[in-house]
Amino acid sequence: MYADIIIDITHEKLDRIFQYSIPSHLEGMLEIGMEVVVPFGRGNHPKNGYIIGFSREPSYDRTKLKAIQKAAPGRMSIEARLISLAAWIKEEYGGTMIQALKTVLPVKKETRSRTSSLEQFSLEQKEAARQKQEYERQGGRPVLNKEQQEAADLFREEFCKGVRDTYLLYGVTGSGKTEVYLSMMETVVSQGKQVIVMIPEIALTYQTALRFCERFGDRVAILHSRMSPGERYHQMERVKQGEIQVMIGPRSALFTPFSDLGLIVMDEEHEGTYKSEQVPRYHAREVARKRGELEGASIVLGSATPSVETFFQCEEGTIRKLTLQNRAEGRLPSVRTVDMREELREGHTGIFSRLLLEGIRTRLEKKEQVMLFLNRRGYAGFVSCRSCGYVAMCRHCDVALSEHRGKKLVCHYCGYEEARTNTCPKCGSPYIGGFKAGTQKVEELLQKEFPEARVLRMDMDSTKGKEGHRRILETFGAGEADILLGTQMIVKGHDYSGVTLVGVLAADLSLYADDYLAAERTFQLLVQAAGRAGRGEKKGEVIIQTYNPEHYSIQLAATQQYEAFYQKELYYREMMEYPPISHLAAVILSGKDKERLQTAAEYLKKFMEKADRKQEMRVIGPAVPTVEKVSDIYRKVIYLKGKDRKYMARIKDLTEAYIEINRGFSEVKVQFDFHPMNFL
DNA sequence: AGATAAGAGCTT
DNA sequence: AGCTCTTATCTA
Repeated sequence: MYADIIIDITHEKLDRIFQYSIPSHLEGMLEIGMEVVVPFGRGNHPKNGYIIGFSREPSYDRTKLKAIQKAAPGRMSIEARLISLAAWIKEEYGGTMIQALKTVLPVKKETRSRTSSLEQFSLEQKEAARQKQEYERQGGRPVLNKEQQEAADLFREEFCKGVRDTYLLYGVTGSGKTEVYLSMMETVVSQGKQVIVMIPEIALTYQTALRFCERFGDRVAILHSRMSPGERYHQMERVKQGEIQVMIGPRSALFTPFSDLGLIVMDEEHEGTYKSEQVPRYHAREVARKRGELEGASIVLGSATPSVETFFQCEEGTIRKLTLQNRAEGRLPSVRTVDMREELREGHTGIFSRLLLEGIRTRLEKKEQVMLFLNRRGYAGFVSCRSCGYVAMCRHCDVALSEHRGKKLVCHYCGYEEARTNTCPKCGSPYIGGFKAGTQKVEELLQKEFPEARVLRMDMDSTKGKEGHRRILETFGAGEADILLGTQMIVKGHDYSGVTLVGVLAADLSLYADDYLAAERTFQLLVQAAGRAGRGEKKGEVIIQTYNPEHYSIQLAATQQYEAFYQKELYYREMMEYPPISHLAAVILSGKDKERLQTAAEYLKKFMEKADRKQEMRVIGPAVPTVEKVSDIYRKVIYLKGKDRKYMARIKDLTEAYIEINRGFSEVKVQFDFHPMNFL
């Protein structure tokens, strides 16, 4: 017997199988997915590698074969079924096989230091068991409403018939999606199969995670982001022993080595955290569907504001839509938008509109709570006119231009430039410039307006500590503060029945993030923010301040019309050849020498244009990314647009082959990213 | 020539 | 990645 091995070195030239013989002392002890130590290279240096297959006959000169030394100690092996998934990831997203294998590996290595986390762990287990008892004492599962029951029944019927499919659980904020997940999970678990539940960020959704423990007790495991490698290892051991039936966690939970996976739930499927920013740049939603296909599991995606991508697939018929139209508790809030240009025209230059100030004042008097949301996402130095709302846009890409050293305006998509003007080209007003206001500044202004109010600020700075998030949210939840002020992090799925007013200070900021997802994110952010109001008995109110009240993403978020937004947005994507109608790939070049990088980028562009024989693609750029330099490494980006993803993948392969034989690229790294989400 | 530095090639 | 073998460059 001979073993096919992938060596643990990330290098294109080594990205292939190396065959080794199996010495007699290891015969019968090796399995696919194991990590082993092998002699490698001229110096026969010991290197680690993963066994991905066995063959009876060697496919390489028998006399030159070397023997495996030993199994790598303390390492967890990769499940055989996850190796095929890794191969698919490599093909689909690029990178080397070893990178794909490591992505799919749930834990790196065993470490000793797990005593403290073990204590913590058994505490959590006891807590979970206690909660389950409490839950059963209260009479077990709550009654689902008609809509919830219909969705859960449909899933159960099909699942029991052996049908496996991808579903979208599309339900307005507060419609009780979690209860439906729980019911679906019971269907799967009662058949002895296992479930993976993916959530965007564990720190922010701890409350939700506990509800799963409450229902499934000690058969649930949670993957924390702040979990020690030792504890991770232990969790995965328990999975392999069959003690765990439900795994909850972020992106990495997708690779839990279950033996009979029945269902993958992806909560808040539109969230950007599901896209990996490291090579391989995979999207967990796509990988989940592949794993489901390979292992016979169903997929349930859930959201109140589904990604355009997912909704498009519903329309195409490749994803089944299950709809929850009504709130389980409370009513949808009333939403009003305030035109901040009007405020300015009437002499009010502050960042709080009169309507919002009035709203806050009455809530303070009535001892009700307020959430203020400052949209800072994707802020990339766009220039706007405070008087008429004009925003400098690129004439080729329909994205906002970014200010560069106060002198010129540049497009991060195509590299287009124009001079910055000191007056608005549309109305002549001198009130044109970048919009800058941080949460600290807003807090100051807020305290000045309402000295008696107890304000809590939540942003990157104020949540530095380990328990930062939870502490702030608990303080607010306990009613020990009147106003919670924060960035996008306060928007995500928290239920505070005391909140009756939600204010969005500047809805526009994310609108002018310079990428094609700007409108989609703005819409999602506003709808989710609005969903925070009126969770209790009292009706909620939402005030959205904007310099661009005409924009469809703001208008349709205010009226909570997802489907109308989707239609408009799809039309825009079609016009501009963006996903999901077209495919978009970013070719990211990086290197230390700026000049060489530029030359390489231009060469690469020419090559790809030539490689595109059928003229089916558009090659755009090279452009400078928003973040041009990271630790002295410069970056450039070229965009590819095309209708046929397979064809584009072929171009990718050709380009990679070209780079490998061309020495001009020895100091330049090239990565491909299909459907980039957070990088420009 | 001979020493030394930079480059190319290979790994089972 | 890390090693070795090849080729270019330098030196009085």
